[in-house]
Amino acid sequence: MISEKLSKEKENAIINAARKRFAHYGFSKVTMEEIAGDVEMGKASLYYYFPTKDDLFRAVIFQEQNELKKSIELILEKPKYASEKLREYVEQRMKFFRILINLGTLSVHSYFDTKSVFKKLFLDFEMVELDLIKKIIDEGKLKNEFNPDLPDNAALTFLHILQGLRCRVLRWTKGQSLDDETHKILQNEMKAATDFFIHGIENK
Amino acid sequence: MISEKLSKEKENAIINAARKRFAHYGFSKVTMEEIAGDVEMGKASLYYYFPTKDDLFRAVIFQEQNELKKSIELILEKPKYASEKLREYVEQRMKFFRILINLGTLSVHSYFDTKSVFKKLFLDFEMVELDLIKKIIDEGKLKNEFNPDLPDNAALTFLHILQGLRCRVLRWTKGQSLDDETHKILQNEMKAATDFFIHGIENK
DNA sequence: TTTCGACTGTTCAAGTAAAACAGTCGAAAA
DNA sequence: TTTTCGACTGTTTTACTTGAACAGTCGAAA
Repeated sequence: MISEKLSKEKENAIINAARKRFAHYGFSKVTMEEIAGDVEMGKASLYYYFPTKDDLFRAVIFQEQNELKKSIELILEKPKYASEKLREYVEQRMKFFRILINLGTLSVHSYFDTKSVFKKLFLDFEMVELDLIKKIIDEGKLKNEFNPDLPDNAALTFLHILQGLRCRVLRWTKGQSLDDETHKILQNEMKAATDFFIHGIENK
Repeated sequence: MISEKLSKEKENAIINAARKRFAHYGFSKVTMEEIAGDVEMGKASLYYYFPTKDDLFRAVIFQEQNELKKSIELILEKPKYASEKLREYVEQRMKFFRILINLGTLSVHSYFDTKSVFKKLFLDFEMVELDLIKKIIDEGKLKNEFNPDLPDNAALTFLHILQGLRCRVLRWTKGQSLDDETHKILQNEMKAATDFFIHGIENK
């Protein structure tokens, strides 16, 4: 209780060490002993802060997700066209998911299938993303910039298109991290899809 | 030489037997002996018609692809709105790929990764599909129905969106065939995406 | 409150042996 | 000449075993 701040700091140090390792080697290839070594602790001490390896991993993902959320909320506050905001959102999202891919979480052959524990984390975040997209579209409607036929469906469909494009590209990678070239291709595809989507909901 | 017709007939019988087996159990779980048994032949006889198991599988896929191509070309000839043709194309394409998924070819955990032999087959067919979509869009342009900003990019982006949506849904299935409910969901998503795309390229 | 050495039960990876398989060949039937 | 197939071979897959590595526990100590 005395050193609540210090405790939080150590927790963060562990999360950061874990993120670096996970990002490089993936969940299964990292041991708790290695992470403990990085923060100069005994392995058992890690279990004082995180009851399981899964929990530590979840904390890493959660941190990353929150950072994306914050960066998008920042975009929302800017005085820009809604269409411009949508484009910036897509860009931010790509950067973020590149990290997640390196975290070995989104790869096709990843833990996703077996460890459904992590599924919930991503499903929850999908709701957060959906909300952010809806806000951008609603703003566009208010400004008479957008006029979608099906406002409710628009956000969901758009999110699924983005998810799909990423998924499709990941199929080609052999479970390893995305190389620069593939990332560029994906970037262009997402931009093109965003353009078509914006054209589709624009007020005419 | 005398019985060329009979020979073709037997070849087809083999392909049909193979398709049934592959569709049910997937490429790796089917043996040449089983297929031979279905057409009441010895295993060695199969090798008279198809030099390898891969070749037989390719023949099955090729037949399916050709059937889709024909059915889409039929749509193209009808006197309908280009937008309607695009919607029908998406529908036909879904039916077709459901068969391919059952063939165990498109599943995430499929032979796709290891056997790059099959990759070419699908890459080639992507070109065929691209061509068909381009034809529909061009027709729409001629009729002043469509007016896309980037005509060349439109077809490719649209195809990739469709591929992506399918890929995204397949991620949830455990490598098994798509159940009816999931298929319905995918169908609705594709329809929604098609609507947005059509709106995006419509002449305003 | 926080740390950790020493421990446990489980999971995973490397190795192995046997079975199943794709593909061959030469002889025989049509 | 065209088509069939039994008997064969070398390779791949699978089922099983074993030792090591691992996640997670606990009680003592700082």
